[in-house]
Amino acid sequence: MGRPERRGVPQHVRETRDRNDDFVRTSSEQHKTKVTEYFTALLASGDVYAGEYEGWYDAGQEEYVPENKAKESDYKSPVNGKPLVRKSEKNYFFKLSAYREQLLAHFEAHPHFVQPDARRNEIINRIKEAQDIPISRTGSNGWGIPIPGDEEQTIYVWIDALFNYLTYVDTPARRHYWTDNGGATHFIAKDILWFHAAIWPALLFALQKCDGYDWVNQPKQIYTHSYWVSKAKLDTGEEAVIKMGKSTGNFLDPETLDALVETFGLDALRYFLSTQGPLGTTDSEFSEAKYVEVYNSDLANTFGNSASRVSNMIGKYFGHREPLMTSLIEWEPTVSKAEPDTKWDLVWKNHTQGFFNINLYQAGDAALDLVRAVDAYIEVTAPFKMAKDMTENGSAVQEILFNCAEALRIASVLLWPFIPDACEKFWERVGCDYAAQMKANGGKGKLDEWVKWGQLQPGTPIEKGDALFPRYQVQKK
RNA sequence: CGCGGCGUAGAGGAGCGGAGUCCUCACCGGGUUCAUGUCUCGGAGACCGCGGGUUCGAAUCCCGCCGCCGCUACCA
Repeated sequence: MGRPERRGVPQHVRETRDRNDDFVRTSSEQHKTKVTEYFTALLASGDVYAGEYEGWYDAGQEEYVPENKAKESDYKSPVNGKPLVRKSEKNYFFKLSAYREQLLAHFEAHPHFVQPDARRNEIINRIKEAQDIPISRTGSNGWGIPIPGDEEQTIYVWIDALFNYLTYVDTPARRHYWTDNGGATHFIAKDILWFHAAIWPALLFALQKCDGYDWVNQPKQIYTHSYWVSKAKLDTGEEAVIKMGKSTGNFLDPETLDALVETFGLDALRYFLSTQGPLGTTDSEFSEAKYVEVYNSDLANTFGNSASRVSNMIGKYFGHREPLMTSLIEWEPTVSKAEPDTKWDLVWKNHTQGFFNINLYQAGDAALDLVRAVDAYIEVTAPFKMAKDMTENGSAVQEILFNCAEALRIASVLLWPFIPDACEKFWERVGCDYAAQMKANGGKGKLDEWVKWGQLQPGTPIEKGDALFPRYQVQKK
């Protein structure tokens, strides 16, 4: 779902490179027309049927209270304390229970359908006991989409919202967006998992059976993330780390984001949000102290500094040209102290696996491991010492610095998704043009080619340039 | 109450049956000077939530307990 316009989005964040092709407004005619079509089909197939909903009704709030909440509050209104009444009314239901087997079979056949695994287990267990769900409401005061043939009842907003994934791609020209590449990937927050991982797939199965909808397939994956949390003052006066929200006052507002971008750059924001974010099942804390820490250690001290020291040496010893290679070096950077034999393979494995599993921290850290290996390599080989006698050691220094520059080039390819601005700046300095290559190739990069060893051209001018990520000095008190 | 998940150095993570657990950050001490107070080596710091069990061997498997979190369905 996208917003029709990016109001309230901070200036700098507007400059990110994320793009969208269209926005879905659930109030649009196209959406309404399509949802009405889907429901007409589902009514005909019997998967949506008229029934009777009975439950505990809170007259003051004009809403039903779920059984467990009713019990918790001793069958009184949680709001005004008046007793709840047993009430029933006409309602349309979706035959979710009929799809248990098919859903479970789908989960079985597609182990990565819902991720992470903890969420998958959660959903599988709930599906086993899934009941039919009421999907219509009354008294919506004219908004919402009416059940076809029964204007009194409107489709429950969440059900109608799920269909937004389909309503704008459901044209002959666009259907491939839904079906290509093994299906769509839904990237959602943990609170709406049930809707996306059980109800939505079941609705799709139901729709697929209907005439003219055999093109409808299941999403490829539903990935569930958690929340950003931060410190907030509770009503009780205590401080706690809780989910960000406007009402709790611990919201990360546009001004703060703008200020961060102003100070650290857009790459830093990208890097922080992607590698430190609440992917997986635990929430992540957003704090400025952590932001600075991550910026300094990963971007300034590691990638930025390493790029700087290598290009500086090349400048000093070889007049800013990539040293000529005298021999082909098979240098495999050492990645970890603990496993001195594990090298590039491990970096590559961790990087690709990280992206595959949506563990972006792992993917990014793998690239940094390569950078750390460059630093360690410089320490061991000490080209700055050898350079004191260039007539004796010139060719050895050449080899070493070539290796360093080449390893950094490869690291930059891996880091590109996280810090594109800095990487492109770096490529300009060392004479690469991957951004242009990608553009020429229809927006697709060639990762496995670009990471192959030995692509820097000897003799290429190397520019030192400004610090890619100037270290941020924390104010001392 | 039900279902599910989690609990590993000060913080965040990895390891999920076998070599003195490991990684990043923070902390302490040494080295280095090509580099952005950088890099590098060393150190301190964990009864791997608690108690049992299985095993030649458990952070890892099983049982119980404690603590935290998620879901439990009606307007996004």
